[in-house]
Amino acid sequence: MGNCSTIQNRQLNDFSALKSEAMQRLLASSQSIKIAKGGLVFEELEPLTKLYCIKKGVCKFSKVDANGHEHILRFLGDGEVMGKRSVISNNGAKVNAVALTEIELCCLDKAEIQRNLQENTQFCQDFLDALVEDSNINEHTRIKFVAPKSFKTRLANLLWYLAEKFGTDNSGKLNLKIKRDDMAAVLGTSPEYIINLLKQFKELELIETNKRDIRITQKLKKHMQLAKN
Amino acid sequence: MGNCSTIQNRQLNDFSALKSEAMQRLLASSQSIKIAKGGLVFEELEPLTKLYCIKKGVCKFSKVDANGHEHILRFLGDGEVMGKRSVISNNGAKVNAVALTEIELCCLDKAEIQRNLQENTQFCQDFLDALVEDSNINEHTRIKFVAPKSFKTRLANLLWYLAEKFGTDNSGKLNLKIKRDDMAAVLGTSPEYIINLLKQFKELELIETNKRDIRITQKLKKHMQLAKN
DNA sequence: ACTAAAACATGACTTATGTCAGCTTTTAAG
DNA sequence: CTTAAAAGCTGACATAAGTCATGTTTTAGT
Repeated sequence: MGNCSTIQNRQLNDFSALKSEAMQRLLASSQSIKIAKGGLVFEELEPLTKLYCIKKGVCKFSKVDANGHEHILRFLGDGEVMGKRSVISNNGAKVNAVALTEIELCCLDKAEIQRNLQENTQFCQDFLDALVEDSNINEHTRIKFVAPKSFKTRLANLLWYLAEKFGTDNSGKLNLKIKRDDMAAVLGTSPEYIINLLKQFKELELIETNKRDIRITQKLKKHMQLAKN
Repeated sequence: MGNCSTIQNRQLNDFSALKSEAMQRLLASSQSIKIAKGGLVFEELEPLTKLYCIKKGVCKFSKVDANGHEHILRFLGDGEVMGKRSVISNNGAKVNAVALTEIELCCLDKAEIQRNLQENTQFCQDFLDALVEDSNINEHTRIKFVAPKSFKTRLANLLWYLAEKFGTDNSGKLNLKIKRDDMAAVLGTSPEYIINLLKQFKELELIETNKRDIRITQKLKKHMQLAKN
């Protein structure tokens, strides 16, 4: 990938989702905690007392359907904020939040955020912006990862997205190491079929693999633009 | 359906999504317009200057994917508000909004809403609540209508949802007459396959049909609870 | 470095869903 | 009431995707 540095930097602006002065002040005075790879930040229905800002690392939001299958709704990286809905509505969490890498989190007190929301119109505005952005992201992931009929298209979209969001090294190797099960839980299929598709991609030279690393090529992008299903 | 009246009334509380005093005042002083069945309220990317409140009728939000297929993201009924994101972010519409019945709309001036947002914290709070509710709805429709692997499950979920949201008459007949193409665009399949599934449902006595009306039975609900895929 | 557990991979077989072409019924405009 | 256009329906056929059982590689803990 030629311009991988540009792509990588896209996520590096701190706490882009909620960047008001008040938010920065709260963040500055907050302590951060670490959660190990695979750890649970919060789970669906759990009452939340904090707003969580990712200082470093990657999380997934997921829900479990009636058959017990996990569905990953979105990925979150540096600067993104988890638990916004619970701050506003006082309901329990609507999703499971799980660490995909070791993560460092700022935990902001929910009551304090609510106080700021009531007193500070600009803070409110920033929260509104953040919710709108969430809504855009959710629609985007839905259209790219679950709407297309062909799983080849879905997988190509996912790989490209992971490269854009979490970056690659010079050779095009994805920075985020993602399990086949997680890919399957994004696209709505089985890990076996993901493996089958990755093999096909390899044969078409759209990707290269080394152990569990995936390297994406420019050919993948071209293929995506041409694919009609 | 035994308790269809309860179900029907669920949507009848006026403008439930944004019910602050200020909003009610704006609505009271606004004029309403009518759009014919099938008419376009706004389309994706279109710059919006209004916030639209549905006084009466049903709309759909949809997006078109890279292959030109329509995907219906959600349905909107009495009291629901369209165009919120454009008021907050000043970007063009993110979805197509189309009338599924004749509709009556209140059109509120975007600039005036923005003024209220800046001056009135309670108004802001109501907007925040509305955005959170949208987010919940979007996740719900995703999990119910596109996440399940089996299209039988998806269709059963959709039929039950339409009965709950838009009601039925005494016999269980859906109030909202929906085209096979639209069902297909919700679930992500073809109208032919929808017809095939409806036929199977009829044979299983989960639904009855009369011309283009669909009548759902209690057996459908039981079937949904038992279905494991 | 060793070992158990987790993740990955393979292939055979089944089936749900996609697609197409043609036909029938219903709707809505005049 | 008539008629064209839209919506619905059918069935044959192709194939993408699901499933299962089994084996291999990699990871992580000691």
